[in-house]
Amino acid sequence: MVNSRDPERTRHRILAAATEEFARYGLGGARVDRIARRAAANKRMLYYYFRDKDNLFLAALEGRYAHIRAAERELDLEHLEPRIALKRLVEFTWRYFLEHPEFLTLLNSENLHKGRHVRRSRRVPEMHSTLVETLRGILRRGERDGVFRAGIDPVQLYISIAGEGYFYLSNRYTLAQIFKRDLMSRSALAERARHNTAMILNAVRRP
Amino acid sequence: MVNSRDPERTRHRILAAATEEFARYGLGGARVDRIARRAAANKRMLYYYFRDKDNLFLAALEGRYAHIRAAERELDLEHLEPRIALKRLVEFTWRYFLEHPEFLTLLNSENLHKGRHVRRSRRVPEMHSTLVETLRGILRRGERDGVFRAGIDPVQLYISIAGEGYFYLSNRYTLAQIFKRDLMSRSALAERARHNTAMILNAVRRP
Amino acid sequence: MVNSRDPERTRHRILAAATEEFARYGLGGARVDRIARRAAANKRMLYYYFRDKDNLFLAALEGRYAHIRAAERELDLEHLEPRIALKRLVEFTWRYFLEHPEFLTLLNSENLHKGRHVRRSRRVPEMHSTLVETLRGILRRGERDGVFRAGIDPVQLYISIAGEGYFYLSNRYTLAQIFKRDLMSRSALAERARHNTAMILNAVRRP
Amino acid sequence: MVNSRDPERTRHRILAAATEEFARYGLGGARVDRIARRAAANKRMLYYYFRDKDNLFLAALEGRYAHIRAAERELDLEHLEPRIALKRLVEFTWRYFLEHPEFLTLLNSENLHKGRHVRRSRRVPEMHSTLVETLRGILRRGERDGVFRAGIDPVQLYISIAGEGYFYLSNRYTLAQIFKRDLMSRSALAERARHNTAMILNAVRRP
DNA sequence: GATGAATGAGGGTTCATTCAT
DNA sequence: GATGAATGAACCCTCATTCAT
Repeated sequence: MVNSRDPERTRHRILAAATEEFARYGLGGARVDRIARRAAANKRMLYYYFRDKDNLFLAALEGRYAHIRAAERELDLEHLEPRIALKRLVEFTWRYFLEHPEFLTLLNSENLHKGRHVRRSRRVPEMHSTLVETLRGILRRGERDGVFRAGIDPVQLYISIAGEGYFYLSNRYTLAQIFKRDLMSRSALAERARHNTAMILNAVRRP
Repeated sequence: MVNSRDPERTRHRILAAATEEFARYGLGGARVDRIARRAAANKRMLYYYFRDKDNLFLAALEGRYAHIRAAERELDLEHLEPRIALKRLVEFTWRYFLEHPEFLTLLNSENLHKGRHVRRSRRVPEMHSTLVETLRGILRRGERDGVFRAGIDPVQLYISIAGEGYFYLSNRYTLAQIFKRDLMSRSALAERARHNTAMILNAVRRP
Repeated sequence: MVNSRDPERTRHRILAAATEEFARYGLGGARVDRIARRAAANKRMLYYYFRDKDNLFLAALEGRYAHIRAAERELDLEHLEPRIALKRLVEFTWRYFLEHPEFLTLLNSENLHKGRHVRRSRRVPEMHSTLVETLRGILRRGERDGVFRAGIDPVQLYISIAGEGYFYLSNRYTLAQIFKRDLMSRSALAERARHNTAMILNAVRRP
Repeated sequence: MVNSRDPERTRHRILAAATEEFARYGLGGARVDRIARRAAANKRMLYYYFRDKDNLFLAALEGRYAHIRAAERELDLEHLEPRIALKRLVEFTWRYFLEHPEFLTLLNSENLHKGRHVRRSRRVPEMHSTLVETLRGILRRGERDGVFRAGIDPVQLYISIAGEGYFYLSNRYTLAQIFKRDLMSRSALAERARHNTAMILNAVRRP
């Protein structure tokens, strides 16, 4: 066995395998057997470390939330000029969603299940207070500097920023089919990145 | 049985029950037994009319696509002033998504499965040619009138319009939890509607 | 419909389709739907003409028994020199089995079911009295002429004659695999025909 | 459950029950539920040990092939006088088929399915090389001794030997009906045994 | 004679989970 | 901490047959 009594590593391998499996097949479609096999672990160990499939799903989801928020904090948006900061957040969000498609499918799954896992999580809300405050700060500074229009709610804005990329990427299979267009080519992705940034920056601009 | 030899009605009842079931539980989580029970039909009939679960799912998806596109065409956008037309499309899209949450979950399911059903559909692409052309016409007229900026791709814009509402509504459970805010109260919904319209209209406005 | 109120033809098409289906898949594996489809008939008609699947199977079996016995009678064995007559029967039996593989699988199916259909048939035993008497006559004449050894039972001999070809052809898939040899090439079939004839004629020859 | 954590025994019980079920009802007619019940095992275990019904069928078939070939090798034919050896093989084959009717029905089933299981088997062809070589040796020695005629192919001869018993036993239900004779009485079986031996030995005898 | 629609029992298979070691 | 063996409920789907017209 790969698995020579290193509990920390075993746990980690299981979580990584589970994240990939849940991302690929959703919560309902994920198979406990496949997770165990990919983790090179005994199936019993999933239950030992994570109690049951639902709890394992929550762990995977928390792990990905923690990851995106940590990456976001590294942007250091507080110290940038407001328009630059906003541009940076838009670009980061797009890029993160593009490079971490598993995050999108995990969120879809969780919402299909009406958020019943995340509702039990203490960690997840904690992670998000800074995000809102940071964005609020950017908006306030931009408004004060006269570059952003007034009255924009940071939560609403964040949802718009995320929505721009989310819908494009999460629904890329149906969109490609209904619009008969390759959305994932290098040039299509570059164009969408430009479009997203233009949309958001124009939308908040002071008239 | 309720089922008094009216094939048209039987088929319709099955499709309606299936749409609801798929919307609620996703493709994988949907149960053929439940669909049959809700349709007050024999389980065998699902296979008689729709061959298998996948094909039933496709039929449900096609049905909802047809529905939104038909409603959209009734907006009569071609004959309106460009900004009015765009505003109307944004408001319609938001309202449709809000009133037809099943459409969102159907799309999520289909994309989780990499669009493998819609790819086999001839009907779905056909439904969407007019949408793009209509939006292209609005943009062209707005540009000519000097109210919209130039160079906006109607497909990209449509994805942004839909994305605004989609992400908010589809991910409302996780968003409510991470932002600790009720997103579905009457006032929250009204605010989001205003926000969406403001975002899109500002974003396309000529500077 | 192909099927314009010619009951005789409808019945015949169903029986032909059933014979093929039973031959290909066995009784248990045969599908009533496929039979109806291939017969270009409504499924209900199978039941109208043949009462149920078992009875349809019996009809198919009786049909094939009638066919081989009729062909056999045309050999006109009574008026031939004994060795010639026997040779002719051996060759005919081989050729018939080769050209009518459906007969072999029908028999296999019936025997898997312990002959429960044929047991109810009056027609089948009737067809076979002449066969035994003909063969008995040949043996008697051959014995009298001093070319066949004495004491051969025509029933036992017929079983040997049929067995030579039956096992080779009915089990050709497993035999080909265990002996790693193509049993169905033109040359292999020709060789088996010679072998069969040689075996039987040598076996009955007066020492 | 009887099933006290002895995997070897569990596997064996399943295989034994499956062999009987497949023999009695054929592959298509066999029921996984009945196999599990007779094996006093959970239905899930069949899939745990044998992956699916087809694979279980192959395992049963391989098991029976191994059994007959092992019994055959115990005849020690290489060291016997050619006519004695041949007689012994004929008698053994008859007796084996008589005492192991399940082998015949397994073969019938496999051939109904065009040998699609055995084709995937490595073990089965391996088991059969010695059989052919042994029979070839017997024929060669008999020819050299002047008791057998020349030019007999061991594969063809084996098929004849097996065919003698196979057709009689496998088709006993239809044969009993068409010839109106009890083929399974003690005396009938004894007579057939004599007939088989006489047929084969006379057929190969040097004229 | 002929049709499409409907039925209920059960088909093989897969599931998350737990037991004994 | 770790393992392979075992469980029973439920999954999607298919079957031969019959009903109403």
